[in-house]
Amino acid sequence: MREVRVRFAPSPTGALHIGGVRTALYNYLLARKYNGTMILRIEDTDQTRYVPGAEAYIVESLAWAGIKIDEGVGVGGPYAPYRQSERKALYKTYAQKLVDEDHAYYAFDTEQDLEEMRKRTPNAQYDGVTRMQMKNSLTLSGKEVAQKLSVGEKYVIRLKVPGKEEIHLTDLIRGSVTVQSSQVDDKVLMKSDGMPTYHLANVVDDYLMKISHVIRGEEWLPSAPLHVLLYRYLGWEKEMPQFAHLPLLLKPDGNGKLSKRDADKMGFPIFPLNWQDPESGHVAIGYREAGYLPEALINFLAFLGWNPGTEQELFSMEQLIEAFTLERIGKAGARFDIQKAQWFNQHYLRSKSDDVLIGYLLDSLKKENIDCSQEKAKKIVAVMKERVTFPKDFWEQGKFFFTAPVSFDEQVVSKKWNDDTVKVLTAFSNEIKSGSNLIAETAKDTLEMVTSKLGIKTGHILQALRMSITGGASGPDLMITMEILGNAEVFKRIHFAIKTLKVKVT
RNA sequence: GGUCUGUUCGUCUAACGGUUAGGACACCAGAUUUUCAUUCUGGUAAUAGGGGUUCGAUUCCCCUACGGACUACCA
Repeated sequence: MREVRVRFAPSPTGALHIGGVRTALYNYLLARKYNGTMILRIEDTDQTRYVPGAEAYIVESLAWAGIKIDEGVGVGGPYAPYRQSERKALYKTYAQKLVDEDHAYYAFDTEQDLEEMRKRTPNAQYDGVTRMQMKNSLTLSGKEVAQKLSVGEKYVIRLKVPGKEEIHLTDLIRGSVTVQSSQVDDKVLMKSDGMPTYHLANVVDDYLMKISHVIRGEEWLPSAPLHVLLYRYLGWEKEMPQFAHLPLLLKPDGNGKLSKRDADKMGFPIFPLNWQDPESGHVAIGYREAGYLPEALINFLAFLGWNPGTEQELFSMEQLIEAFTLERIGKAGARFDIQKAQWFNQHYLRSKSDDVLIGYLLDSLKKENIDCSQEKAKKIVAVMKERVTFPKDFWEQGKFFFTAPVSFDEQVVSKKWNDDTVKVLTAFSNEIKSGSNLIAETAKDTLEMVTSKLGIKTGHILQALRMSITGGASGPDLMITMEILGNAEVFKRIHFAIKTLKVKVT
């Protein structure tokens, strides 16, 4: 097998889509598995769609996800530059070579010319039959062409696709694909602004950078035959990389590929990191900011379209590298199911050390300007650990550890708040008020002592007690919660509840 | 419309001619938990349809249906 050199080649037109992260991941896994090289190339040949900040965003996203770049933008390498806009002159020489060898030609058609051509021919495309009706170096005399060129008239260079030929290519995922050349149009190779199109730049760079495998989204499959032609005419067929066209990520419901709109609608991120649209200023939430751990996202993404063939589902990056093969990538598009991502997240979150978890809580508290001792944080994390999916849950589901409730769960109030509960809670609070430092066991003993004295079942008032302390109907172990809060606070909260709720009851 | 491509539980998928069609997420039920969650146990649930080939098709071939991608001087 030849040296594995793969590239991830996004264009900096905005935030990196989550599907792009998966494409990058598969490239990376292959590179690592075979001790190859992972290259990041920026395909910024469309100056009209260039978005400042997008490149930096891509670099940061990959770094966060744990996808390391060996060569390319940001790190450099032997085939620099890795930004296509900086390689502009290169493409021109290859386009010229194609023209010289009669595999490409100049075309001077205006937008209007093209429009008219499309209108008059059904299923129109610029190809072997229509090109003879157009303004190009195939229909114009050499003199005319030279004249136009010297005057500086705008032109593009188009590939001269043969009329009747079968183009074969072998895709590592889809097997052999055959296309009739008559179905391929004379694609523009060089645009009138002097920039190459994707097709030319991609092929030239993949060749020059000695790319061994082109792993990209399925949307490129239809143009792959064109690329094969380009390799052939440039004389690089022997060095042509192997292709692997990845199945697409589909909407969670309905049909079509996953889009930002679906994500917004269903309430999950579609970008790895927060992305602020430079025009609208609107910020789209990222996986990182939503609380997804990179290892969870990676594990989740890896399984969208690939599986190891065993029943193991939990994989670290190292394990993925070990297990990954292109052969085990599926053919069908994969529906995006955020619930599975959450499950992975919960798993990876729990496997973090207590210190890390405590750090999450402390981070949240810092943002809220709340002080908290290490010991208290440790206790809270211990009791909350089994209940969280995201780092922020420690704070969001445990706010009551820091602020007393101001309102109470209405269901519990209507169902469980009655004279008995008030009786028990009053007695209980008085009991602990004077007692020594509250710990979970004594809280429990005290509560049972009070209820048995009053002849009321503990179970009946427990939810009311929780509600008076936390405001909610469910939460972590109540006795431990009270221990963390301490006598005085518990007493205060119970009395506040009795005071405010009495009005509602009677 | 044309070209390419795909189709196994609701979802991600396993089974590369012979299995009671397996696993995971989700869902449901039971147990544990004085709540909720966790955890444990169990359960519901799929080969798109029709033809072939074969002793035997989820698996190979054809047709149909339904998806998807592409069809720009965008990538």
